[in-house]
Amino acid sequence: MANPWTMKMEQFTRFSEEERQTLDGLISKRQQQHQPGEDIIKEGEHSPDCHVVLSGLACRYKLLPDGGRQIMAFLVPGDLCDAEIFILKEMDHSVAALGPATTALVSGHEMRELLSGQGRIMQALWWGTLTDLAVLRERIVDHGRRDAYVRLAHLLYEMLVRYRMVGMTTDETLEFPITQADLGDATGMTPMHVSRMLQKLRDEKLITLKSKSLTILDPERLKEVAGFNPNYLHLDRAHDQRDGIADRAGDLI
Amino acid sequence: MANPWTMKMEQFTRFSEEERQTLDGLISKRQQQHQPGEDIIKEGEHSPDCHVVLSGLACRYKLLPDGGRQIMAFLVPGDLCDAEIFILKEMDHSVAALGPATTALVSGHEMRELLSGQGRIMQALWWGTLTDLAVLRERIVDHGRRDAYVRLAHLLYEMLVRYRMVGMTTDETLEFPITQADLGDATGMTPMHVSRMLQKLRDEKLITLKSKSLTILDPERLKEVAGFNPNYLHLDRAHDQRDGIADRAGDLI
DNA sequence: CGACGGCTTGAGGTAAGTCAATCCACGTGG
DNA sequence: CCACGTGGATTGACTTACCTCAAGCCGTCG
Repeated sequence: MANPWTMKMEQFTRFSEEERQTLDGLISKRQQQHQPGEDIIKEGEHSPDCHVVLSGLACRYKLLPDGGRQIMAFLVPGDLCDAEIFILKEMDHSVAALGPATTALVSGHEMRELLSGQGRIMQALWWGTLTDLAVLRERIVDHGRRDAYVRLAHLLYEMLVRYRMVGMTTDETLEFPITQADLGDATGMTPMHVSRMLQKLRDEKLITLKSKSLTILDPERLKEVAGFNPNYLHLDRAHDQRDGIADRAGDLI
Repeated sequence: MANPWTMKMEQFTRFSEEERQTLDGLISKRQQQHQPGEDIIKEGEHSPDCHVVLSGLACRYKLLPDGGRQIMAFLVPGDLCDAEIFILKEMDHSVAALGPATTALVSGHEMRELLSGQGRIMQALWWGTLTDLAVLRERIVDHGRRDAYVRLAHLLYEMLVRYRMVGMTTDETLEFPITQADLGDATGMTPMHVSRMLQKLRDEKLITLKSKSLTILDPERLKEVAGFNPNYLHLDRAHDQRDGIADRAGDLI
């Protein structure tokens, strides 16, 4: 079974066997385990290596002068923690593991090789970055124009799609090692309000969430209440013909 | 005097004369004028060309089912409207001119050439995209953790820095062809509340804003109230030695 | 001059925050 | 095996930042 990095990028393009082996090779050399809450890379740091999430869940966040924390993105397996290291001097934010997580280390040199290639891997890396941008834009729409209930619904549905994309779930249940305080820091609500909104989602029989396990009971209706439009995830194999291989997340979008 | 695209990228790296001429050549072939309010590229479209803003002000936005609009980013001269076209099938959002604006068209083919090069231009394009990501993240912090007053202050200060970066102002006055409704759509407030918060900024002698002209009266204090930390703009010439050329935005950061 | 788009001001309403108590699940040590 | 402590979730009462609705104003352009 493919590693999640390859699997994610193959939502965009199909690789050759050789390309798959290149990627497999890169992420199997050096790996790291991370404890829940542990920083993978910190604001202000520069690392010689790029981190690719292989398992678990992580987040990008910033700490504020007043002690508050804003989570700006969740990272699922297959996501790059710090594409910036290959070109920027230092991180402008931190990345931390939420549950136990493992990452693979890819050296800056190797990343540069991939990026200056002419082939599909270079394009797939661009695709990944461009969809990261799109996800952030959607988060801004969430904050600016959707109320707390819809915002939460939208976030949870997006997580379902992204988990599917990398084969982290085949049904509607996700490992979700996240506290309500984390969810609050991500959505800009207080933990108390997160609790109330989750209650409402449960009352509406849309989800269950307990002991770090999230189940989407009614994906269709959740998508509906979230006003979810999947176009921003660009899961449409822009440059390839469809080829009989079933899309992993295709039935959700 | 350098074009704004080159000028922006030279915040990151210094180009050779040859590289400057390449860039100049690319943006001088085909240009477009845009009326205030006109769409430069629309959600769902795919264009064969990439648009680079040369003058004026534009924004990325999404329309919502309920008729609302969320502005996700402002584009100043030197910014790329649609880096995605070279790789994604269609735009997941629209870009519109706010005041009168002009853009240069760069073909997808030319973009691909630049991006698959080994040199500084390829790196500078990556830098641009990575800082776009960082700006979006900062916008999320704005929405999630800063109140209306601070959010507005932060946005205005960022615009000052970005205008400086591309030589659009040398003092503290900016052309700002933006209505309060636009500001509301960007910050997630109603126009009425924008009006009140601007009043407060005026009362505090931090800014003046009338007839499409914004003046920052007290940059130091505005930066202070905004809690502005410029690290996310990555204006630090990561890969070059400083070389006696004054930084255009350096005195603000 | 009148009309129109944009800005301002005010009064009242509401979603979400604050503060505080309680509860529950789970792990740890006696 | 139970007592206890701790971190997270829940619930409720009260407060507040921002929204809604509505009226009035002001500059500009035909």
